[in-house]
Amino acid sequence: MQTASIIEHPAARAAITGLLARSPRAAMAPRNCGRRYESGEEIFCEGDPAGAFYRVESGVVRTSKLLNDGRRQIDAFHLAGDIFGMERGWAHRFSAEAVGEATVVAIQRASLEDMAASEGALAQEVLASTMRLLERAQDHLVLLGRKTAMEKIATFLLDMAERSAAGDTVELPMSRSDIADHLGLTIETVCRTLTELQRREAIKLPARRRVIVLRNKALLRRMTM
Amino acid sequence: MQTASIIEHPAARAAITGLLARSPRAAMAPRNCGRRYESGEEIFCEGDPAGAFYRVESGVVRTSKLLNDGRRQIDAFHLAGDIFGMERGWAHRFSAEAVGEATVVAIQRASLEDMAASEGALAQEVLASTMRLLERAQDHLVLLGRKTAMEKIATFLLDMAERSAAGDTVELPMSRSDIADHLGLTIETVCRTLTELQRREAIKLPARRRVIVLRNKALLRRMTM
DNA sequence: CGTTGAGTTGAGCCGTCTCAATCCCGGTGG
DNA sequence: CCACCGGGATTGAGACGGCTCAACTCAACG
Repeated sequence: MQTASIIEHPAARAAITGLLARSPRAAMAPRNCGRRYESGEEIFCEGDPAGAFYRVESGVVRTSKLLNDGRRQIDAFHLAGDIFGMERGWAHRFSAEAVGEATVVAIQRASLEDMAASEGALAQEVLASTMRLLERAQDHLVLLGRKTAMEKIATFLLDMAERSAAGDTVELPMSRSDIADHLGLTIETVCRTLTELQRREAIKLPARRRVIVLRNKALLRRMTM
Repeated sequence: MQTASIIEHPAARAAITGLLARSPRAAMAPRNCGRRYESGEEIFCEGDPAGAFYRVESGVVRTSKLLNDGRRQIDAFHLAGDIFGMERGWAHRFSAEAVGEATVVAIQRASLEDMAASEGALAQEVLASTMRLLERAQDHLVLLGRKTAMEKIATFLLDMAERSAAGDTVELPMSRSDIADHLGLTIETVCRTLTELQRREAIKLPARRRVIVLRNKALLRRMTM
């Protein structure tokens, strides 16, 4: 979590304010008014005009893309503090929905040019968070292209544990179906693999279905490749 | 190819010059002196200090990551004009090698902060090309996570045709093994799928093994999903 | 409690992988 | 110009990981 987020950084705050003041849409974007989204509610949809980007205040957001026949790939889960929905062009290339209840602030965007040309601090933050998204996407490419179901699940669990940093008890806010579509698997394979991990005593699956206890992180880590 | 590359853009040139002038390493980075790499030669390696990023002048470069047991995922192929090797941290997270002979210019990097804080034009170009990499990575996530071998190959062929823009004859500079490691398949599956596409008269595989003729782009497009 | 939909488990199938044999382009030397 | 090689490319046969379809369980909620 060495994440310096755009909004938190004091210099960036000033920069954003400056940027917004210059933007014609500035009036529409009062700061600090995070909108609350219901579970499953759409934040934006593939193809929507990308007039803003977003920051997760609380809860989790998924960005995903649908193939014509309904196959879905979840690009990423965004946790509190994460930025998502930035675009090079003027349309969103993915859809975004709340996973469980979530609060999200919209940041009206000027053009990329304005962003980059504005105060260094903002440009730096935007660039850094774009690069972080890229890093995550690249790691995920390796997972999707070359890892087995077991390796995918192990990687995912450790990653979630690290990001939500709640000790060894991971609260998974998303459904099995979300996990499957993120890891390029089916629901059934996700279940079976979790069960198998429990059998191997790497994790524990309590009755509460969205909670997983990591029992043997070292073992899990060896499984991620 | 609506690619405005860092180096070509006149304003960016000035900005880079400015940036480099400020950088202690500036002397080491005479502009326009692209180094030539042999086929397969390593440009940088996973873990190397990331003191520079790169632009492909001619030829093709692959960036890839290796798992302990030898499984490989090729993140992307970079064609003439493409930028690669930019990092948020100070180490390269992937390896880069020339695919066939390639010429590459190194651009000594200052810190991200300097980059972003410098002339708007550079910041804008760096941000834009990072976002283009991100877009490509995201599209590739969908391919790796949810597409069949046939859909992967069809997508790949159309993408290469579009990027190298040589009409219907695609010169593939990379080996079957490279293609396989890019698409999350094996060499054999790549071969079989190409053969099947030829049987369906979507493509033609001439005797020259690194050339593929696209015979029915509409059909291919329908196959990409 | 009764209902409901997510989650789990089972059985069989299929797409892709593995292992192995063969092909043939592209280069070399005669 | 031709014969010969080496290594990438292709093809085949069988194995297997993950998928599909279907039944069942059970936590959550009214």
